[in-house]
Amino acid sequence: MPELPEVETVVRDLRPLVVGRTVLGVEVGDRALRKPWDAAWVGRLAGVTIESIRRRGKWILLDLSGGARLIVHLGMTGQFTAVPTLALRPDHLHVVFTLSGLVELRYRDIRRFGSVVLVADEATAMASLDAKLGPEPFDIPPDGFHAAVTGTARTLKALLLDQSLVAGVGNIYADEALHRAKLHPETRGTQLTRPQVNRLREAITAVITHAIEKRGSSIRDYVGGSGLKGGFQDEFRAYGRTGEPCPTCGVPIERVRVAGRSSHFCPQCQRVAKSR
DNA sequence: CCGACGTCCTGCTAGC
DNA sequence: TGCTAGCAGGACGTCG
Repeated sequence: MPELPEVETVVRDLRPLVVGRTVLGVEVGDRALRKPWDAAWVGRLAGVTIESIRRRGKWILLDLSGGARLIVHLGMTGQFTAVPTLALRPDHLHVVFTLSGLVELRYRDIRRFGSVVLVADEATAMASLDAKLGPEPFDIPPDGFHAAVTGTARTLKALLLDQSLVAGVGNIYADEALHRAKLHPETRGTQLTRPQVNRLREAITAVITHAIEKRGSSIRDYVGGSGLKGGFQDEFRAYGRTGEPCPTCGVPIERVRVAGRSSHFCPQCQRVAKSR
């Protein structure tokens, strides 16, 4: 569910609620998440203080006193919220951190595609993330991006979903960026001209930035770290708007399957480049 | 090596 | 009303 803007919103919401608090206890459900929970982690977490919280791509990092790092991924349906300890507990709760100050930090995930992992230190955390993640959307190197895009025959949709090209873009913002850049999702990287690559890069940055300002998009499950919904779903130009008029030209938005994901585009504004 | 595709899991909705 | 096929904000393993 959550892409970079949603994850960023969760982190910003959680920051004032959890930073400075101490972990008094951890409860773990018996249903497995994407990555296995190590029973030794409960003891290791007891008594540590949450010093800061940040994001890299779609991954959340909690910096803990003593150096350990908690790495959280929300998958498709994950929710990471801080609530009063007395608040009713919903189902599908998998990890609950009891914090000082009568606050609970809760990881909830219906489909269990997400993960909660503890690593020993900063170096281990960053090594695992940097190994698979490209730059953040705000500092994509123009030359490197151009080389990566034009050097592959993959479709633009597959490229944007690849976290090693740019970290944090998912299905929604891939479609939205392609619409803004006026590029068809099935266009091949090798077909793009330099100006088109630049347009795509700028569209990614713009869409992600704008979506963060709107606290991300809430379609079904997504809520921020304090349980609040996002607002960018009202600004979609293509995603989920099959049959509705393109905001640019009025032609109905179409949907096709690309890279295994449903992709929404305007058949008028986003033509597939003719491969010679 | 690269690119395409299946799989993990649960819940909701459209359509019959 | 009841059932089922299909679909859903992701990541990763496997196959050709």
